[in-house]
Amino acid sequence: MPELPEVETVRIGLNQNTLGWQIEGGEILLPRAIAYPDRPEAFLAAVIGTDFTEWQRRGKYLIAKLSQGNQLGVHLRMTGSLLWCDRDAPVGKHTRVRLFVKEKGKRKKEKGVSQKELRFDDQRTFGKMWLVPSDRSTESVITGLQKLGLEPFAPEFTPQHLESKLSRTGRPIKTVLLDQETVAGIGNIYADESLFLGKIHPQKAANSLNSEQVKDLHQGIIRSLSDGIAKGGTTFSSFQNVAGLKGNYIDTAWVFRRTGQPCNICGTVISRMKLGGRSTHFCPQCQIL
DNA sequence: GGTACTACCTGGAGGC
DNA sequence: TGCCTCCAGGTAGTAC
Repeated sequence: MPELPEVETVRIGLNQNTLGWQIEGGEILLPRAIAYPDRPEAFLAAVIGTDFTEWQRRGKYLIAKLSQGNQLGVHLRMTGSLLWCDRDAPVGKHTRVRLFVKEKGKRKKEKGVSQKELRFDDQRTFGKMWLVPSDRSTESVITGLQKLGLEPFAPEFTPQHLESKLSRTGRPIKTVLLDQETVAGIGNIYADESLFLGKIHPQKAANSLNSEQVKDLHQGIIRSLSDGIAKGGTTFSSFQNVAGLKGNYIDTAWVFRRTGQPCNICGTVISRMKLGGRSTHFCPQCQIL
């Protein structure tokens, strides 16, 4: 379940590996993985001959700046991963898109030239890729970017900003945190972790939090996301970084997927409930309704 | 406009 | 062992 820390881990890996490599070909094994343009052939035609100049992140979206002004957008959704691998590595049954690359300025047949590949794997096929032409704005093609709230690590994301957002709705706070308009990049794992760190019950109405609770929640969001990035993200079933390695955050999770285990603070058994159609994990003693 | 619900999708777990 | 059902969850679309 790639959320902000997992996507950030992938972004760092991509910037370390792919810059200066030129796309010389590709293969689209699942056409619906390409959200734009409509025709996979048009997607490949637009990326071939360009090279990666920078990878950026916005919420859970990855955006590669390509030479010649185009951009490549990727959303991993639930089970997607971008792998930097040798071209002769066995293709898995969940491989959806392959981009063949070569070191810029080197011919394929030169001795010592590596044959690498950027591979998009996705078990549940929810992940998407977009090609943003140089004459289009990013938001007009990747429409999901239009509604994103502030980045949690942006200086503008203050407790006051969060309080302003929360005061507008009486929905449960957990549901509001999952809404990408509130703050970009939080998913089910870090929503639960942030609420635990903020000592707030997931069912509490968003507009019922006082300023002190909002401040605690703000700190909880920053801390849980920072810890997640420091540990290379969270791995349950499928997340892996560009090198194919798993993240370690889950080893230190406070509540997520710890139903029935004792709370690390008070020893009360961690509970689980459904909220907004999502599994929600919390400590009934530490988190106040 | 705000909110809740559903579809999309595949593989693992559990029940029979 | 094999079949069936349920569950997981981010986003977009739809209904109220």
